[in-house]
Amino acid sequence: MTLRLFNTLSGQLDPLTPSDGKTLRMYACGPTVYDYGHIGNFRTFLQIDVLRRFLRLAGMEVRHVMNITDVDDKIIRNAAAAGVPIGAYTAKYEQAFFEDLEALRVERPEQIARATEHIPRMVELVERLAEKGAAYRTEDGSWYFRLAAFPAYGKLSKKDLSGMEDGARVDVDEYEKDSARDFALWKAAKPGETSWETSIGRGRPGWHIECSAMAMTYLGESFDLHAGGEDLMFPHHENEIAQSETATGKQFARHWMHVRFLLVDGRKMSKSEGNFYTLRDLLLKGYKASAIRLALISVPYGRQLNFTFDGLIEATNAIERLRTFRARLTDGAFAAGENPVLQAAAKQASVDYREALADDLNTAGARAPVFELVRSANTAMDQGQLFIRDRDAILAVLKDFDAVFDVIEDRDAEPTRRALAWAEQAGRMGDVAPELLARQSITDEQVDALLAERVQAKKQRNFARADAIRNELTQKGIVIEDSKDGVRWKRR
RNA sequence: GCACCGGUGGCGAAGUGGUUAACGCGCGAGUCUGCAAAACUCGUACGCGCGGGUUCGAUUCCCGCCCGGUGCUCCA
Repeated sequence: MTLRLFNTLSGQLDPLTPSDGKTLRMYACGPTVYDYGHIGNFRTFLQIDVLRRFLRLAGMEVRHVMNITDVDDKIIRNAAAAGVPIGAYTAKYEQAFFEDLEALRVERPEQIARATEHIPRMVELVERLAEKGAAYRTEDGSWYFRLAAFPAYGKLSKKDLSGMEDGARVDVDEYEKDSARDFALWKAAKPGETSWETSIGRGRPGWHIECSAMAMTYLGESFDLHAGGEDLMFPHHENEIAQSETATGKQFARHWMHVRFLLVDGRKMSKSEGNFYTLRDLLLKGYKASAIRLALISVPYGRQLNFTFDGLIEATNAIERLRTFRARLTDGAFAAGENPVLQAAAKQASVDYREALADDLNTAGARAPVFELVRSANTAMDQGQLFIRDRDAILAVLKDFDAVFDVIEDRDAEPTRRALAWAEQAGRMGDVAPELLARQSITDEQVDALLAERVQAKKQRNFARADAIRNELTQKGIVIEDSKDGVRWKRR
């Protein structure tokens, strides 16, 4: 099954295929580690995770490289303010970033590339450009890319630079550039700033050269796919193309994928708007990591997603339906045999699910056949018309669903526990929702003990006591389900 | 100003030139239950932003308009 993925470069749906026929080589722009990640960041990484998981479900191998920008203006500024070396400053946020990815079940790329560990490769690339006359050094020792050297500039973002004036806005530090649009490849060291002594002088890399150099290091001069947030299309990706293709004379990435922005309550998320949320903020408010994951991936990557708390609740409830359903299948006792109607339904769901994803990663469309199967299987179970082979066929569909969505298997306790531990240590306990604390106040063993007592009470038809226990548990976020197969409970 | 994306039920959202416009959440009624929960059944858009056009026929194609968002500067 081939994925047809919108290609920003061609402006149409193109099949995404590995040029070597085997392993898809992809590069995705990672974070700048100067703060905790917010949910907008994570929507992008989550959607790229959907991509790589689907490719592997479809039988493709993936070699995915992600950079970590661990040197830039903000980092230098913040580290200086905190009075620590940039390495110490970024290590904390890099670790937090990976913890957050883990909480959201985002798979680790095959290769992580830190900018500070690839300085020589960046310097080489600048030298290569200089040899071709596409890079020049200014008086202060910085290096710039000469836009005039790359006539195709603008082909990705479809910008016609000829109509654009060299703006009035000229950075005071950049007055020496040949043209206002020429961009920095290498920034000369300023006193006291972190810098590297290299053959092109003392300084530090520009942001764009970083990605070009690292992508080529791990994937070669030409590779299959480059992905990132839509905001990176211009100028970052455009600049990457210009410098890379000028240096090598080859096409840089064949396919470009851009994840659309996330809005919060219909507005772009920003600290000044007061609608800015990190993953940790949401976990402390009591939302589950799985719900956040599902909410952020259920709207296909090519569309803006309007994030709301109602959406998070919707996702929570949808996941509950799936989890309850699967528990019914795994806990129940079924007779041998099969129901041809369900066999056909499972097969159809599996096909429809994959086809939706293969169509430009239509996650919203892919959910539908799975939920349809849930309903028909629930109906069959109610009627005693679901058999062992049906159960197995349906569980296989759920497994495929989780291979990409990864929300049915309940792994929510750990991220919440870790967020609470972090809040404690970071002095953020005041941000923890009271309901979350109430939920944490009872252990699994205590729940089991109370439920055992309730079963006894019910047997003696002491419903007052039974209901009192249920109420007490409800207060602590425990939901009870009495079924023919026994009592099931879960945490809200 | 220029460019791009979108406007489908109470909310999110899929989709199609032509039978009953997916799916999820919510809500209402019922079945089941000691009562719940879960599950199931039924109901919940006389309609797919507005106005034209093309067509035997448009929510789906074309044009215009309105509204929302984003990009054009650091930003996932």
